[in-house]
Amino acid sequence: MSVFVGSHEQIENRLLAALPVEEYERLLPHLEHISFSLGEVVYESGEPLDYIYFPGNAIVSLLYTMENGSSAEMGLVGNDGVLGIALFMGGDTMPNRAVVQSAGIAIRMKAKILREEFVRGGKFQQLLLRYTQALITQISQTAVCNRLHSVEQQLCRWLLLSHDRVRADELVMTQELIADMLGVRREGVTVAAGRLQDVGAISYVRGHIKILDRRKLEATACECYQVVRDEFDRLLR
Amino acid sequence: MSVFVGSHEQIENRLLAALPVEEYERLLPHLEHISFSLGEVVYESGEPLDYIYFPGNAIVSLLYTMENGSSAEMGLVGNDGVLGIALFMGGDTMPNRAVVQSAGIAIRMKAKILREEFVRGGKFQQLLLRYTQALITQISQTAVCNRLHSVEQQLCRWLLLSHDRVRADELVMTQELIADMLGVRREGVTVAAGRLQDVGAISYVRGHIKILDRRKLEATACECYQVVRDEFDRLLR
DNA sequence: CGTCGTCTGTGCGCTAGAGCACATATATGA
DNA sequence: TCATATATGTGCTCTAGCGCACAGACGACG
Repeated sequence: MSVFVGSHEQIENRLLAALPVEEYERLLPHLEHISFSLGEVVYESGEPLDYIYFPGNAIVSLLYTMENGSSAEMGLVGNDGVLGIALFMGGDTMPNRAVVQSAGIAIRMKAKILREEFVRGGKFQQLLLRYTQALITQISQTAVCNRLHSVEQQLCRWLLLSHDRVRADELVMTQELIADMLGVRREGVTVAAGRLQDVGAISYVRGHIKILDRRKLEATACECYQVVRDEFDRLLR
Repeated sequence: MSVFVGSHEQIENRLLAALPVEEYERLLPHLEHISFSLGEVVYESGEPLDYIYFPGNAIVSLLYTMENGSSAEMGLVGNDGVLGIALFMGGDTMPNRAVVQSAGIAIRMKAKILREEFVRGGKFQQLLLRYTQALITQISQTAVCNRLHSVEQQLCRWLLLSHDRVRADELVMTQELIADMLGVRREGVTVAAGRLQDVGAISYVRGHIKILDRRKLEATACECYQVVRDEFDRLLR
């Protein structure tokens, strides 16, 4: 993780962007641009955080890893969210890991400053709580989706959620890693991705996935994607 | 749903019980004892709530129902929780249903009063937010469990979570309903429950399940149960 | 330009659980 | 006490996905 100095990036976080000027200006001196690299672990299960992170074009996966090493994703955080909700929810830590799934930039803020601003109870607090509610919907839908839908449907949901959060049609991501996220075998991802490639929805080579036709993905995905998306739109405008 | 008058039940909600006297006394005039009957729908998906509910010995399931009618549970709310987090999280509604899974009493409070008290930012706010974080862990664990564990393991987890929240060794619950909660076939529950009965962990007849040996259930359950339990203990003392 | 490590493709056999079809038991109430 | 609805038991077939094994295929780097 490297620290940027100056240069007010175009790429911004939508929660911060939604703040009224007054609140934003108060926070500004405490905001710090950093960059996340692929595979970087932002926090480990049970590990307290010194900072809260507002992703720009970076995407971070919330993963739970079982005792036997198998893992599954519970949620995805991008530029419409924030990493480290435990800091304002009061628990300080979470029993999961956060792993950078797509490299990019983020903005961070000291935990202490965050808490001070949170208790003021302004728009900032409101946005953070609303985002948390949207995240709950995302996690719930993941639970339901894991139970009821096929790997191919889930792959589509996952690609769409990622595509929404990164400002590009290419995702840098091996099938092996996707399998870890979805909690399935790598071979399962290979065949599902193969089918999506056959119908021209995506194309991929060695860790580079191109989204060719979003509508085809949406057609193949289960309703879970749309539910999550609608809820984010509703809660965060 | 019927409204009680007077009679300060022994059976109480642990969040309310954890309030400092001063805050509790301020809320007291606004608390109303009610009773939930089995199968009652506390709220529908997308339906705004007039009240927030603090279950006593009642247990309420948070369910998501798909377009095709199949459903799955995302979480379980009992005397250590509260129903209607959307009211203070700011979203007003949730895209899921809440169904009474075990009849019993609860305490309710008008949404308006809740919001007024929440913005004061005292212990009440802290408790609600910490509970919400614990609920997030429960939902996350459900997601992971749905992906990685067998029906039998999940049945054990579910029985243990329910047993923790009801003050009795008997649960009134048909296998059909459990199947809906877990998002599996009824027959799957029948065989899993049959095995648990064979080893003497439980016994059941037509919708009445007796927990005979918790330790056997814990031994058969996956780690998910303990993770959720530990997190509730940690966050809510 | 060859070697090696990292991705991806494919083909097994195996199992958990779905879907379906009934058989049986137990309550409830006319 | 009998009829009926509700709950549970059991036995199929079918399929998605697992685990494993190995065969390309590409790319980075000497």
